[in-house]
Amino acid sequence: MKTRFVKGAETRLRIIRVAADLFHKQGARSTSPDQVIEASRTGKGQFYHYFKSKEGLVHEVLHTYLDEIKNGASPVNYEINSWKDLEKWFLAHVELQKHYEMTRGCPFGTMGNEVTESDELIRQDVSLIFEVIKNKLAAFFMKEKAKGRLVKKPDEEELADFCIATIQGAMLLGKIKRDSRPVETAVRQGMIHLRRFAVLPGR
Amino acid sequence: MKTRFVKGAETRLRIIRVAADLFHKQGARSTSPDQVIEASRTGKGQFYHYFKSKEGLVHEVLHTYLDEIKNGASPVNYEINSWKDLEKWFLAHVELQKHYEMTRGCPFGTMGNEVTESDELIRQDVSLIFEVIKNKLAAFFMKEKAKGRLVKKPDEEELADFCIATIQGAMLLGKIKRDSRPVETAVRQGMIHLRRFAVLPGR
DNA sequence: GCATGTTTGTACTAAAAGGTACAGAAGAAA
DNA sequence: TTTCTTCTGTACCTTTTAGTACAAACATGC
Repeated sequence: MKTRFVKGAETRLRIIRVAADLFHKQGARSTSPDQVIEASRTGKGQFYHYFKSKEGLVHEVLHTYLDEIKNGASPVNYEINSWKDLEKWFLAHVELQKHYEMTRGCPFGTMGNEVTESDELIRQDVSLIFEVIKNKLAAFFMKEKAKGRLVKKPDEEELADFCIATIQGAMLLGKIKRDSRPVETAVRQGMIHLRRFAVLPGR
Repeated sequence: MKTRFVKGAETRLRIIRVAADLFHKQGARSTSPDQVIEASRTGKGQFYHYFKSKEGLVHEVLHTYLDEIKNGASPVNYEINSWKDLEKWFLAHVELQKHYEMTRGCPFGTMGNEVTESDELIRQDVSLIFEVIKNKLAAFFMKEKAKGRLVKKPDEEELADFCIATIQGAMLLGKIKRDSRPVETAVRQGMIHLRRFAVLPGR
């Protein structure tokens, strides 16, 4: 039956949402289970009933992010179909960061940056998120090429990696300087570079 | 006298070096004083004699990095006088990362990413490092402009921030994917973009 | 209503993090 | 040689972290 075990699923989701926010705010490493438990108004029993360990929770948070990206439930739109969409993709990151008054970086970048050699599973989770994002960006460049509106020279995956590196570096700089200007200028330069590969119509 | 209190200064420096390496490897947040003490073969007494707290040590590590950048003692050369130097600057980061088998990011970026709102002093330390690097890069663009070999349009600080964002994002991606290829492609695209602002001689 | 599985609350615990206290060795200054 | 400061080692301490144990409440199927 569909309505079975609904209460538990809600508690589980509540914990994941609260944890995701804390991880974004201060990193997974410096967030304790107790903090998540208090912020989500649950108890130890519930926490360890739904997640086998703190690492398990981190994994589930990342998996939830991945699902949201895949099914379009993310605050950022990854379905790029035009240069305008690509620009919006960049600017959505800047707006997200501004919303938190430049005190946070990218949720995925923040969590990816704190992985060590002993967090191989978590590293793979973050890596997969960036792989999916790269493919979504690369799909746009591919389509533009198919329409003869983009030069063939740089591989579409190369352009996609450039997009991701630019936004990640920009957001990191923005968080460190607590200033949106370096983010905006880096994004602007990134877009200028990308646009140059476009084949201008009637020219 | 110059040779006074030499032994202590050596111990202090040994702790800072070991700490810098551990912070680079696994982040400052997940490095405990005990780990630094053991790896530097010192004791609690020495640690808290030279540093008032763990935060104090983090501050000193960052200050040491800053000094190295300022007086050219860093493994990366920040004195850029040609496009070739700029390319070397980018590639030095890639080589550094490859040396650690793509398990680490940028030392400064790693530490900058883990700051939270309660680490304001540490945030300022990292911010200052990036500010100094930006100025060194901007100085090169400025000189090129003065010689009429660079278009005036983008502000030199804007170009410098673009350089830093590109290398930071690239290194983060490299660490997360444990792969040097995205780093190399992002750096290549970054250089292509920057070179376009150069005024070609006799053309 | 009873058996079964799910969900939640409370108490406890071992280890680690981050220090403090303080004694004593070692080096320079007088 | 004594005196002062610097340097080093050990023992101890409190709080936090990341859990475990286990009972009780609740829901569901029959």
